[in-house]
Amino acid sequence: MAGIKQVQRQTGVALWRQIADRIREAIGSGAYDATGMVPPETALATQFGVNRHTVRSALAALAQEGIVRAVQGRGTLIERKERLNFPISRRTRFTDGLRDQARETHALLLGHAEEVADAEVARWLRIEQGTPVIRLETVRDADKRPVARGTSWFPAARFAGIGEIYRKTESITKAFAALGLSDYVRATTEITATHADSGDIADLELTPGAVLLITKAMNTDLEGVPVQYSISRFAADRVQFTIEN
Amino acid sequence: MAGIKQVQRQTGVALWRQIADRIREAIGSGAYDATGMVPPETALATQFGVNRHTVRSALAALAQEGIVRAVQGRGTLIERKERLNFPISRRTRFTDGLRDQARETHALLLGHAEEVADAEVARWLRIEQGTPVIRLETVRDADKRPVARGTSWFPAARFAGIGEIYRKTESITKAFAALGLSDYVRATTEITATHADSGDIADLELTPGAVLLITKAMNTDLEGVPVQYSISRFAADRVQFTIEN
DNA sequence: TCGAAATGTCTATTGATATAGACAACCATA
DNA sequence: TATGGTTGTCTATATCAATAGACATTTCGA
Repeated sequence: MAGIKQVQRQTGVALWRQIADRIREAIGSGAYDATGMVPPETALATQFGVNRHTVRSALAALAQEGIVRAVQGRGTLIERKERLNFPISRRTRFTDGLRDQARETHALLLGHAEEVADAEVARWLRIEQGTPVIRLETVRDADKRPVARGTSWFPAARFAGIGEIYRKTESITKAFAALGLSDYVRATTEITATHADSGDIADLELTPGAVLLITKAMNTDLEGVPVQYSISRFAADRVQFTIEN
Repeated sequence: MAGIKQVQRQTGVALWRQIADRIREAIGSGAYDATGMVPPETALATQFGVNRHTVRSALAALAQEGIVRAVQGRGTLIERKERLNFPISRRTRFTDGLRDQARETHALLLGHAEEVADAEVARWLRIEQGTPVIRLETVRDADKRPVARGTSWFPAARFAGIGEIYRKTESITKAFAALGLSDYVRATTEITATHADSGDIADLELTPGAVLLITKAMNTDLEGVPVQYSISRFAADRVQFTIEN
């Protein structure tokens, strides 16, 4: 195994951060499930070809994230390993998708506002640019860990007051129902990935350089009329998407 | 605009790399299309709240990637901006999906081997662990830029010799056809994101810390029997996925 | 053709990153 | 309880990352 997971020097990404990212990933993939512990610092130092102090910096960062906990004399224990799965289909719903994966989920409404559609929002919602829309800013947690932050737009004429309803129900599905839309389907999803920006780092409790999965999604009613356009930013080390065709 | 795209200090990711990543992203999203140039170094330094020399390091990295070219006295010109779109559906095919987006695409076979299915491959292909399978290692280019590297597994009994056929045809669809499978469909796709490892950096011409989109996909024949399981690693700044439901 | 605006180059200094070695403290167990 | 294996702490040194300032060089338009 030695040397398989190489790290790169002089690239603007500190070795300790590269190593922390690789260990976090290895934990998530179950590579250390046999022992429930990370290999000893000296072994990791050999594996990555770095000094033990550099490995310690990486493990300190992971401890800060709550992923591992070092115990003097014993080793470094894995505290948490998780990667939530989000199925994407016509029936995509955030909370339903997490059922059986998290004991409790929460949706926090950071804010909502009425504004006019810019070119991008108008294109997705198939309305005229300048039409009033309601924008919701949300952060969603699973078991008290933030998983995604999102911005959603709704046609204002049809869904007046959706912001306050969402704040109480913590559910788009319930908010739609309260406003007379009993069912809706996912029409289109675009997926990209990028680095976390300062807002992501704050809202999702990430570290700079962290990887994000970004979805741009459009839901329609059963007649195919767009009812919601949303951009969601997921912490990539905590989630995966599944598409069943 | 000043200060919107913040950068973070003391996180193991050098400021110049964070800034390079943000500028690359801004170029890809068309933020500088009006001028075809990146803003002046002094303006960027103000925007990101760093010294001009730090911005210069970032631009030097982007110049190294061939994305920008600095011209003394004029400014820094954008040389290349691209983000290919991959539709994911039952009819997902790599090359077809790129039609009209790239003038020429190539599939390079890095190697192929016959081996026995491990637990993961067996689960996806719904075969017994230990059953012979053929593994293909590929890198796919669009307009001479590497876009994705992938590993695919096929049941060996059914698709003997698929490696050599793929090398000639550069197409899974054609290789299947040559072996008697005229049509197939995408059954399941899992999408995650992570940092590039050393193999990604080499094959996809990336820099450490770069972001990858990873798909694990399974194709079946029209009877629903798995014919291919593949793991593909895409350079995230060059692609996006679209799911139409 | 002058000057504003832009990139290019140089020196100097400070703090973060990484290596190296030594030893202390702690834990499990033979 | 002695020992091997592990994490914790300390000092020292070299290199990279970032800031600061000054000035040169090039381009383009007034």
